[in-house]
Amino acid sequence: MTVDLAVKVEPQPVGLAQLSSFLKTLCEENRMRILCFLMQGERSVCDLAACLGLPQNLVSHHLGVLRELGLVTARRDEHDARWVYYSVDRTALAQLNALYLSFFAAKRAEPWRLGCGPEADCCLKCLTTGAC
Amino acid sequence: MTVDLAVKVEPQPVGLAQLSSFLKTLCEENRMRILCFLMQGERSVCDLAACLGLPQNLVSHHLGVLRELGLVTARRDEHDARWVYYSVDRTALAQLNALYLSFFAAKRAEPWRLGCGPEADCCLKCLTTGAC
DNA sequence: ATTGCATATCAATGGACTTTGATATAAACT
DNA sequence: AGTTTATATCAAAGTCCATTGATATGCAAT
Repeated sequence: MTVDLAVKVEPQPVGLAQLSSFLKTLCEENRMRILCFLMQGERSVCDLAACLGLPQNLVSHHLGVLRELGLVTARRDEHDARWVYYSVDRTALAQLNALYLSFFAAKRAEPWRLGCGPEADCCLKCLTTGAC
Repeated sequence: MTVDLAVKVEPQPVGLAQLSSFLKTLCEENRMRILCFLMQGERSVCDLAACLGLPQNLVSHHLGVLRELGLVTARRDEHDARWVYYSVDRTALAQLNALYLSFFAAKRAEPWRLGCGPEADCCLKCLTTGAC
């Protein structure tokens, strides 16, 4: 009797750390609100701060986090160099979504069989001792 | 000259808190690894702990977090009531993905115009003072 | 020159959460 | 009955991160 070890091998480890970093950034509510605004168009820091009711330095901080992950880009005003306009990088966003779906797309969860325990064909003891 | 206030209204506030909670749960690497296993089939706690190289109580904790959000469900073994099998709730997963895409689908980021600043047709001062 | 504005940075605080170790519970085995 | 096994819970420790306040920089306006 051969034991199927495939189910014991960790699935989808590639890109896991990267996706985790992205989700850690996306899950923050203020960053989500910022992103929702930026999806509609370019916005300056102080404008976002005013719209969101947040202090300027906090918005600047969150924008820095978003920019570090490449999700947003910054552009300086041509006529008044004090203003910086942020916008979403749509290519990065599309790549992020592809990575997200490669992990969490519902179709990945296919009909399964039990991989361990008394009800299963093979259990932990099978694999460690070779018994069963 | 009429001022378009639409861009000043916060977009997509509905479901934001819920999606934030989901993403806060998903972004944890060990929970991601657990979910990847559960996408392949039902798994017991100790089996997951062995496969992931994590202490049993830690896996139990993460499974509890995932269950609180309705992302996984638990089932007790019929013949040996000590074993509990966890699996992903595919309906909940599909709903989560729909919510995710309603926020972050790249197509939501359409070509934009500048909403504020010296380069824009209207700026913060326009809206506060009515000037410009 | 001086004042005001937009943005970024820094240190400190506070809270939330992961991890660990110990323990509890409940069931199966000998 | 006593021992092992599977799971859950609890408290403590440590870590990470959002938030705040103060400050620095650089530019524009008067």
